[in-house]
Amino acid sequence: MRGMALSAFPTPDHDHDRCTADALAHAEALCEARAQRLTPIRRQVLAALLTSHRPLGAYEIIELTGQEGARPAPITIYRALDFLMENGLVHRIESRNAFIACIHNHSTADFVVFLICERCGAVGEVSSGAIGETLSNAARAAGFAPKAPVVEISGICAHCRGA
Amino acid sequence: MRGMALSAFPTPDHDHDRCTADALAHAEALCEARAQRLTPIRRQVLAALLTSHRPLGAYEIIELTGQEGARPAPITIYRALDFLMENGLVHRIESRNAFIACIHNHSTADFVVFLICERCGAVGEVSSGAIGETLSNAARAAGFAPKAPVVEISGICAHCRGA
DNA sequence: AAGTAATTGTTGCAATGCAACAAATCGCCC
DNA sequence: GGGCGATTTGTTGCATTGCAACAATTACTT
Repeated sequence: MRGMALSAFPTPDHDHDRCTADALAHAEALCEARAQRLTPIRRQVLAALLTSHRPLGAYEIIELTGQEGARPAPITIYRALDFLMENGLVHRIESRNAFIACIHNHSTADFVVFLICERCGAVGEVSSGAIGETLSNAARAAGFAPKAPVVEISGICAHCRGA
Repeated sequence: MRGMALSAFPTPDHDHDRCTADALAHAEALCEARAQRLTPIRRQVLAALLTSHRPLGAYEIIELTGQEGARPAPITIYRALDFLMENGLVHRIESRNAFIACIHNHSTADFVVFLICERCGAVGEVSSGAIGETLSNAARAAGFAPKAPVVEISGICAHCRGA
């Protein structure tokens, strides 16, 4: 478990090939362990999302996966995304109707805050138990039984502010 | 300013006509004060949203506003919604692609948590400075300059749990 | 090898959202 | 009160997002 603040955004000069390979390896291991099938299509969709740290729309994914001639139908992509989300490998960014590969190894139930840069589109991921607690408590104080908190914050990332 | 927890959800037996009238009066006063025009269409859209405490899609609003014959075009509704959101009279529920009238009198910049009941669809609104602070701090710790935090929590409301 | 379950393909369409231009309306100033 | 710029609304048209329903295929089990 790394320090959360500094690892929120991937640095612009990080080893992205390595980052991608690690994520794919993790996905493979996790599916193996759960007896879930990481089929070629699912793998391709995950790989497409891993090409950037920006959220991609389903139709962007179609273009990235359907390189050699026949491109998959939208429903195919959505089904793969459903699978990947159920297994915590991909997150949906609600405020963008888009999807992003998860590069952290947190459990499916973990609480996550997304930091969305309005300038470069990059998305940082902060997982904080404390915030989750606070939100859950506030919800329960209102007599509400919380399930999945969605927290998305728009703004400008450190890198873009520097420029 | 009322206690936040208890006012998160409107009680099922609240005086809804009064609730609606108050919200419309507030909207009128606010637009008056800001020299903004609460035109008939904008008023109708707000009124449509005020008929329930559930978020409505744009096309549901069309059906509710276009009663006597000619129904407004989608773009008309979206424009009215833009206006109402800019003035803090309506919120967008990102995880539902839907809209809800704001029945609290907070300022536009105020931080709000939405509690979305999966069973009855009602949306409770909790405004907590403390949570906003915590989120902003977490964002800043990651070198991120936050703008508008979106927090939406799905779950089951007190009323539905009782049933 | 047969049978069952899971995955993918095909077709089609519903829902969401808005661009671009034209027409109407409002507010203001002379 | 008429003209003028600014705001609002109407019209047309379309891009994007998302998925239902059924058929075909592939994988897994026994």
